[in-house]
Amino acid sequence: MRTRGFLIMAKGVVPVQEKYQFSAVEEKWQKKWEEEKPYEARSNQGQKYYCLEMFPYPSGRLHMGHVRNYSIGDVVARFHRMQGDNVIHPMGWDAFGLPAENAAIKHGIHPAEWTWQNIDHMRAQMKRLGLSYDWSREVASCAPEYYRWTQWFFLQLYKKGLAYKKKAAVNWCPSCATVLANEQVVDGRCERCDTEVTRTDLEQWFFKITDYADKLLANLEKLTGWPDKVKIMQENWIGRSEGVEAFFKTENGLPLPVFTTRPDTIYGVTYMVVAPEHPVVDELIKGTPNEAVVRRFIAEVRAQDDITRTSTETEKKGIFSGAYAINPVNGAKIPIWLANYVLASYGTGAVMGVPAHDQRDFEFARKYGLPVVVVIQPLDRELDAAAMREAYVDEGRLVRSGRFDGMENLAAIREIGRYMEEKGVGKRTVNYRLRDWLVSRQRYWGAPIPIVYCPECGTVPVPEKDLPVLLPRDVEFTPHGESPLAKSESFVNTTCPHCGGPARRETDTMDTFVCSSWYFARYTDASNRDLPFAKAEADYWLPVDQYIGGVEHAILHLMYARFFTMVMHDLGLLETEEPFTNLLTQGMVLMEGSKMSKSRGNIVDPDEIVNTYGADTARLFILFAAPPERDLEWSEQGVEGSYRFLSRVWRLVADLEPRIGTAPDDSRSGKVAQAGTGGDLPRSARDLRRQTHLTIKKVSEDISQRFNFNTAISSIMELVNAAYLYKDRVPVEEQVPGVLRELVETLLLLLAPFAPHLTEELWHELGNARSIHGMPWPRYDPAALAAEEVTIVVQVNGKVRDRLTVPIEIDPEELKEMALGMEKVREFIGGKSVGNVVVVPKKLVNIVAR
RNA sequence: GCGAGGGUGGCGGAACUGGCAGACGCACUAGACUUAGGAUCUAGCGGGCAACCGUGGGGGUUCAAAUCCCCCCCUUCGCACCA
Repeated sequence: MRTRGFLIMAKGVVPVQEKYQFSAVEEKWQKKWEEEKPYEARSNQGQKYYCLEMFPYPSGRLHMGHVRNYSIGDVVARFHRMQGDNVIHPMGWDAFGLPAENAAIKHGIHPAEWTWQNIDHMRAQMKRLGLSYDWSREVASCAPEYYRWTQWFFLQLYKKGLAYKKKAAVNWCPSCATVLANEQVVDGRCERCDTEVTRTDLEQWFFKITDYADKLLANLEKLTGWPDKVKIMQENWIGRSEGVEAFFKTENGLPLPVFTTRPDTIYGVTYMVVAPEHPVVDELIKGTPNEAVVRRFIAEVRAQDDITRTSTETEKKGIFSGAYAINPVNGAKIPIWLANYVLASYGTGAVMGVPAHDQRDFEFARKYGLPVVVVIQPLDRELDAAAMREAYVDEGRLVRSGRFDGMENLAAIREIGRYMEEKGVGKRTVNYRLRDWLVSRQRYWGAPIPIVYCPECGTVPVPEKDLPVLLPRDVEFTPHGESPLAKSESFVNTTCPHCGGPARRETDTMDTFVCSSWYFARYTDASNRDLPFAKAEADYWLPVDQYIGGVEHAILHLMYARFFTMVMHDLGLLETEEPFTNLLTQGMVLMEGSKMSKSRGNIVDPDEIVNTYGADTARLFILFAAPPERDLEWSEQGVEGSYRFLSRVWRLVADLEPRIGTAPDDSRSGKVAQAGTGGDLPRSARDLRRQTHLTIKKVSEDISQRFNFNTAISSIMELVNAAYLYKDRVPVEEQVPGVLRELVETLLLLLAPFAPHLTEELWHELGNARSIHGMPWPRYDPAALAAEEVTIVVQVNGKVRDRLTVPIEIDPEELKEMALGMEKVREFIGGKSVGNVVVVPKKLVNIVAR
C-alpha cells in the first residue's frame, strides 16, 4: 500500500495489494526473522516464561499432530512475549530410535545420515510454519555433544546406586538369536522371520525409579497446573498399597513371605501360591514325586508372553508343588501351589490364598477343590462356605480368627498388623505397582551405556573424562536383527579404565526415554561443553511454565522426566524438583473420525496445506476447529473458511488504510492508536469502540486462562464483522477514523500470535516501523466497556416473551413495572394472577403467573 | 471389571458462577454484481402450518436447568489378575 503498484486486469485497474498474497508475505517475513533472529531468548533478566512443546522424533516429515502441537505452543509463546515476558521457546529432536535402524536395513542408508536428513527437512517445515523458536538452542539427542551428557547422567545414577544390572525376562527369537522389543513381537512371533518368540533371562540395566515412588506420588498433589486425568493415570501407575508382609515358612523352615493388603483375612488362608519364576520353587519341588510335572507346567507358563500372561481373560491355571507351608498366626499347615496368575515381580512373588474373601482365590479354589474358610461374616446375613458362589469382599466381623473374633474387619486390618509385628511374624509395608525402569536396549541407534567389563575388575564405569563413548560409524546393518554394536570388534574391545588390561564394552544402548528425560534442562544452556547445563541457567529458566504435547506420553515420558528432575535436584544440579508447572495435553487430529495414519490412507500433508493456503491459514484453522484438549476433525472446507477470514482481514485493512492514514510519525510506535473516550463520539463510534475493547478482554482471557483459542478466534471474527458493518453501513461523514484505526491496530495485535505473517505485513503497511511481535499486548479500557443501555429479556413463567432495552442503571422496581406493562406480556398473563416477579439486573425479568 | 472424559442443528463447535440454547465457522437455500464464478456482497438457515417441542433417555430440585441431584443408555481413552 505504501508502494502502490497497479496491475492491469481484465476488469480494469486493481491495486496489487488488494489481494492477500500469502506466499510472498510469508516468505518475506520468514527471511527477515531468519536474519534478525527476533525469537532468541534474552539473557537472564526479567520475568521469564518457558514455553515448551514435546520435541519430535525426526521421522522424516511433520504430520498434522505436530502442526497442532507447535501452533498451540507458538500462540502461547508469542502471547507471552507480547506480555513483556522473557520467553524461551526452544525446539530439538528426539533423534535416537528404531526407525533409523530399520531404514538402514531396508534402504542401506546409515541411521545417522537418515536422521540428519530428516532433521533438516523437518526444521525447514517448521520454519515455513512461522514458528517462533529460538534455534540457537536446538538440540538433537543423537549428537555426541548431547548424548555425552546422557551417558554422564547414567554414570551419576550408577554412582548413586540408582543404576544397576539384573536378570530380566526378554522376548527372544531363537532363529535370529536376538532380543526383540515388545512392538517387534506380533502375535507371539518375530516380526522378521515369523519364528515363535520365547522368553529368556538376560542381564539388563535398570534405573531405580522405585526409590522415588513416594515422592513421584506425593508431588502430584503440588502439580495444580496438570490435568487431573494425567495425575490419576500416574497415581494408578505408581499403584501404592499399604499392607503387611507376613512371614510364612515352608514345612522345612524355608522363608516364604507374602504381601497382603488384607491381614484381617489371614486366619482364612487355605493354601499358598507362588509365581512359577519364584526362586524358592526349585528347592520346593526337588526330589518330590511331581517334580517332572511341575517343571513342565513352569515351562508352559513361561512360554506365554506378558500380555496373555497378565490378561484377566486368561484362565487361571495352577499345580500343587508337593510342599506345605505353615501359617504364622495359627500354625495351620497349607499346601503350596504354583499358578500363572501370580506375578514374580510384585510384592514377594507369593500370595496367601483366602478363597472366601478374594475373588481370584475363590475361582482358583473352586477349580482345584481347595477348601474355603469364611473368616469375615457380614452383619446382615450368615455366609456358608459351601454355598458361596463368589468371594465376600466387603466389610464384616471376624470369625474363626482366634483372639480377633468379633472385631470389625477394618479395625482388624490395623490390629492384626500390629499383632504380627509384635510377634515377629510380619511387618507393615508399602508396595508399589511401579517397577524399576529397564533402560537396556539391544540396539545400535541409541546412546551407548558407558560401562566396561573387565575380567579382573568386573563392571567398571567409563571415566567421565572419556565421554562420550562414541557410536562407531562403520558397522554393518544386516537384516539379522542382532545389535550391530555386539559385532563391532573395534567398539567392543577396549582396555579397562581401572587396570589397563583388555576388556569389553557394554554393547547395549539406552532407552530413548532416557534422552528425553532431561532435554528441557539442556535447552537452558544448550552449548555448554563442560556440563550438561550451568546451574544458574537451569535455575533461572526452569521449571517449564507451559509444557504441551500428546496425552500418549501421560505416563512414561512424563514420569521419567519427573524422576530425572528429582535425581538432578538431589545431585545438586538444579533447584526445582518438578520439571513442568503447567501441562496441556492436546487431542488428536482426526480425519473421517479416525486418527490420521498411513495405513488408513487418510493423511493430510502439512506441506500441501501450506502451499495451497499458507502457514497462517493452516495455523488458524487448526486452532479454530476445536479447543486444544479435544480431538480435532480435519476439514478442507474449514481450512478454506479460515483462508477466507484472513482474506477478509486483508481487504478490510487495505480498504481502510487510505482513510485511517499512516502513522503520523514513528514516535507513537509502541503505542496503539487511542481514540477519544469522551461523549463527543457519535453513538455508532462508541459502540464500535466498546466492541474493540470487549474483544481485547475476551481474547486475553481466552488465551491466558482457558487456552480456548477457538473462542478467541471467533471473537476476533466478530470484531471484523462489526468493522465491516460500520465501514459499509454508517454514513462516511459519521465515521471516526481514530476509532477505526484503533480497531484495526487492535485487531492485528490480537491476531498476531495466530497469523504472524499476515499481521506483520499489515502492521507495517499501516506505517508502523517496529515488528508487531515485539509490541505490547493491548489492554482494554474499562471506561470503553461501559454500555449505557442493555437489553433485558422478559419472561412469563420462564418463557421468553419479549425484550426491553433500558438504561443500564435502571431501578429494578421500574424495570418490573415496565415489563408488566408490556403488551405481549399482558397477553401471556391473560386472566392469570401475577405472583412472584424475579428481576435479575442487566439480564432478565421473569413474571410468574398462576 | 476399575478409572477418567464425552454425548448440544446437516457438520466442527459456543453458552465462563443455573438466567435469551445454537456465538463463530462450514455446508446449504435464495438473491445481487458478473462473459463466467469454486471470488465477493446481501438475506435466510434446529423441528413444526401453528399452539408449541427441542441439549443421549427417564425422574427430580428451582421463578428459571445443556449447566445442580438420582437412575439408565451410548461412546472415546487409560489400566487391566498388582494379592
